[in-house]
Amino acid sequence: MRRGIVDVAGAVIQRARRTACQRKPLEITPPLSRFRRRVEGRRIVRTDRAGKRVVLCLESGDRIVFEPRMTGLVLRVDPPTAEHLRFRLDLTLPGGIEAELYYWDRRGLGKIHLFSALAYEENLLATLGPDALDVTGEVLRARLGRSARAVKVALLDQQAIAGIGNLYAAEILHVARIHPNRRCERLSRRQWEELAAATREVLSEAIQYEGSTLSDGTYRNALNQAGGYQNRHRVYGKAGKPCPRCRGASIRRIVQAGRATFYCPACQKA
DNA sequence: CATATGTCCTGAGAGC
DNA sequence: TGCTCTCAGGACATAT
Repeated sequence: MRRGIVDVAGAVIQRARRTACQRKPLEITPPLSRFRRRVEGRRIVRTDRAGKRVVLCLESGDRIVFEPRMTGLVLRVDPPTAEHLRFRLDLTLPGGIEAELYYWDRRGLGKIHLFSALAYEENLLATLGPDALDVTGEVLRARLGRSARAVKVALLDQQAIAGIGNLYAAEILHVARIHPNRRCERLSRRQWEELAAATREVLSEAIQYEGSTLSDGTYRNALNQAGGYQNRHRVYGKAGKPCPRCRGASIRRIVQAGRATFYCPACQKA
């Protein structure tokens, strides 16, 4: 999603506003009046990503952090309906072109934060592990190797490794041929290496395909276009279908930590 | 301390 | 059709 908004780098924020809210207002910290005083008139010098969050770095050192969780979107186009929680930044791009950046959230689970440079380091970055796209087997093993948790659950721990979501954890474990219920402490050095390689492979491919738009249609890219990676899922949402790799069993669905996991009982050994 | 679970919210789809 | 139930790219507070 961040790739779709790189062009707002260099833009000056003219105005921040929260539009149409029905029941619960969109959570913005600090409250909107103070938020506005700190961002209006400021220039965005860089767009960034911190795990699953989208970050606008301001010239002042402040950081606007969008935390979409499952249901929020950061958009360069007008949200498709006027309902739901919405937030908008009016921008002037380099060259004097007027533009907008929107945040739109159908279930209202997401949040927007404004951090000072220091608070960004201490209150956000300090809570996130190394980015999943960069991990090595050694890093994974160092951070999770002594945990008793199921490896699938551990992969979702953003403090351990930042950036892996529920469906990607399932896809990664299938590529690495590791059972989701395997305890971290029981993985071999070699399996950590395979897990790291699978993580990089799955996530970079998913980014290339602009993510996964599931049947509820929630996820879209910054131009409000559906992703394509859902067509390449190996196991996620495939319960009962034959394993695309071994064809020796059908994909099974289990629940771990309250969340669905899919795996092949034949080629992901416990 | 580490790990497990409930909760926030809306809407789509399945099943009766 | 109309109802109820379940579940959804997450993260965090609270309990054990």
